Amino acid sequence: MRPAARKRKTRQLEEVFKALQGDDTHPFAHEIYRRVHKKLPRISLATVYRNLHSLVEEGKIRTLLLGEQVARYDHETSEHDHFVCGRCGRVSDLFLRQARRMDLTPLARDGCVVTTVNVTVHGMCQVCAARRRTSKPPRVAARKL
Amino acid sequence: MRPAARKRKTRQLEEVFKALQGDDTHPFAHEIYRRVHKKLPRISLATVYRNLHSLVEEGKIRTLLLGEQVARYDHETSEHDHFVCGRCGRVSDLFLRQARRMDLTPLARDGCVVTTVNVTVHGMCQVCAARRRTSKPPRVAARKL
DNA sequence: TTGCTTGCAAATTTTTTGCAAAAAC
DNA sequence: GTTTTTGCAAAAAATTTGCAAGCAA
Repeated sequence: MRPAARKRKTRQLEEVFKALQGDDTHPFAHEIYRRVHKKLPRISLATVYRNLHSLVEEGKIRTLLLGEQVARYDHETSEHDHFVCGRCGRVSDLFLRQARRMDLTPLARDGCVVTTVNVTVHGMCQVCAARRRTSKPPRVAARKL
Repeated sequence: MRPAARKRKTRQLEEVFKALQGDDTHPFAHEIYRRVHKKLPRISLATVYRNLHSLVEEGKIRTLLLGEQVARYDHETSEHDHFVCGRCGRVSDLFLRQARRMDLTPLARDGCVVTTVNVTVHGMCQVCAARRRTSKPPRVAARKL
């Protein structure tokens, strides 16, 4: 279960939030910790993580789903997209023709070289949407050992 | 540096590849290990990882960039997209109007509930594209402590 | 026979958790 | 004063690496 909603505001929460304002480098948690640590030398990394989660839950910041580090594998190598069910973790292939036709000339004009375009749709799958009222979601794509 | 290209074919490589064929569940490395382990009880998880990387490098399978677990954070909460430079790791915001207009009615018709659409463009940024011939890429968004 | 690949174990990296002490309301 | 949040240290979870031994060519 996820932690209960935050009820009190603290110096730590405030500094974590401020550390992200006016920043467009999309930092990792540790970089945020490094910044906040300058103001609050006693803060711990765990607190930074907890506060980042709180802020995400409140919609004040967002998490980037860029897929570094923890991977899933796909035998289908053709260009295609994915639908991820946030409830059961199931991932299914998607073929969105439009995604392949996206106009990327602005990027090219800036001098960027584009390799691939990745479209991921997040939501709830048929099965989970139907079972919405059930207490426990079926964790299909479990990662725990 | 990434490992040199594979030069020999082994039973382990073959089984890792076969474990993914005809599968549409997009498994994690550990699930692939579990499957191969039934055929080759002495195989190690490290070998599975090494072979998955080889297969990706040869283009026989692909890695899904779904962004579970290792996160970056963004203070910009409006719907927008991202460009990731695979060379220096820099991430920049992108506003692709078309992405927001993608037709997702087929999904809705299947009973799926869509929460968000995530578009990530991978490639090489201006700076890195210009420095292409330089030996060492500038690791801007480093994650190491 | 040569040197690539494996298995094992230990190390890394990122994130989470239990718990007593500190802070918020 | 009560309950939430913190700091710390340890645990988890996913992946990588060093190295001697095994196997492919």
